[in-house]
Amino acid sequence: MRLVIARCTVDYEGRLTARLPSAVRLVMVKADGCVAIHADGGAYKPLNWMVAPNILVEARDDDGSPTWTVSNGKGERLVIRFDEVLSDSSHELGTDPGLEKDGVEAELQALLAARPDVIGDDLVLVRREYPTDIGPIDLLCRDGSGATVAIEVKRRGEIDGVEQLTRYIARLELDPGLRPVRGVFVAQSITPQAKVLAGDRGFRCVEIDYEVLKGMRPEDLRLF
Amino acid sequence: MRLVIARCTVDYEGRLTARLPSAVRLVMVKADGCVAIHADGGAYKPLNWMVAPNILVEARDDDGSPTWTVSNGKGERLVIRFDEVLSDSSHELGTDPGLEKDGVEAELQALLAARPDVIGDDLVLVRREYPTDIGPIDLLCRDGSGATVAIEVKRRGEIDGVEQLTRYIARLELDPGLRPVRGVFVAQSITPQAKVLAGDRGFRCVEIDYEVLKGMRPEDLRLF
DNA sequence: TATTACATGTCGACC
DNA sequence: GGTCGACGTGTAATA
Repeated sequence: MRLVIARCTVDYEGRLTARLPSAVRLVMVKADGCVAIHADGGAYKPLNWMVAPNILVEARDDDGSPTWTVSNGKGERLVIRFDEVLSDSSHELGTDPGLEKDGVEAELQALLAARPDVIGDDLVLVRREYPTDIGPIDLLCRDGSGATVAIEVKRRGEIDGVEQLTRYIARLELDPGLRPVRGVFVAQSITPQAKVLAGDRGFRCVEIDYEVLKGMRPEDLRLF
Repeated sequence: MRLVIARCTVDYEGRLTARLPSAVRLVMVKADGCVAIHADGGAYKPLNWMVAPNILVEARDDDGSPTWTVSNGKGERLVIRFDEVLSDSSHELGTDPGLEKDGVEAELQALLAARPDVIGDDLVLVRREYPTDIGPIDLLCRDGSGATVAIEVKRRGEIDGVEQLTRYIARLELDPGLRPVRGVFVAQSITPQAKVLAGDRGFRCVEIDYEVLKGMRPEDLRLF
């Protein structure tokens, strides 16, 4: 990883056209070739960047200033003109073992697929990721009466999720073999607005405690 | 801006739980207090981060290793344990003049406002950013028959945009002076799923070539 | 403060 | 390679 602290101007042309006036910034070049230009604030997002793969060409401007031109095969181009280099260092970092995550939506969905009864006593899973032509439904089940139940699972239940469930159900209702279709909106927590909207649409809301669900011993999990 | 190259382990607890095993990484602390941990690859996104405002506490572990605990008021906590510090430098960058952008959705909307006939021959602009109580509609027009036409403009047309248009039209239909309202979904490109949904809702889809639109000479632009 | 829509979103999964 | 949905999305504008 190469870290350059320098007064520089930057021009980007590609998905949009953007320009950075002369100022002191950090220019970061990673081992995979990606380039990022950071100001001293504004969270983790750089002011400008180029993702790998790309080609970095070092040259000198008319007046002798170093200039980097970074381009990729998709018509994007980043030009960095260095007015004054304050620091330039390189470091060998090696490959990173990577981030170990826990608690995302996928696991919540998997746990619920194994235990649909947590959502409703009489639910039996038909399949996960049931496909429709506007996208897959998280869980499709049948209840004790044989009615179809479409379930949207979110980590955080917000209005978007209710809209998504609405769209899916509208598509499913077109299939005589599935009609009628009930909707259930499941999340660790559901915002008041999402609850109101779900109520308007006739969907049941279920808030799930992820820790409790995860804590169930394997023998409690009904495999499918 | 402080830049630390170090072998470290990192734990994050907050919106999820995540852990980084010991490896050499860059730890960046910006003037506004935000912290980012970068590996030597993977575009501009750090492996872990904390956005400002937050509190950084430097301490020493049981075995003498420096440890940073970064926490904010929303129950998020990032713990960085330094096993070996290879480099530690600070730089004064000053405030950044900021990025000057061009070519985003706003310009597409402005160009179409000047040339609604590109969307439909007989369209006449009523106004841009026509207000409703759930937000402004990009373009409101009338067609040759005097019917209202609501137009949602996106750079990329996806399902969310169709939902947005649907909500706006539902509001407009409440106004007897506007009813009936037709919907048109305009974007540089529209995904197949968005086209299906727009079709279901009875909206017309129009894909626009931004470069062609921009290339029209000023005298071709009908000002409003 | 809370909600909404945008982003050079990025990223992964799947087709 | 394209499409689609999740993301610790972040971010700005707006009410």
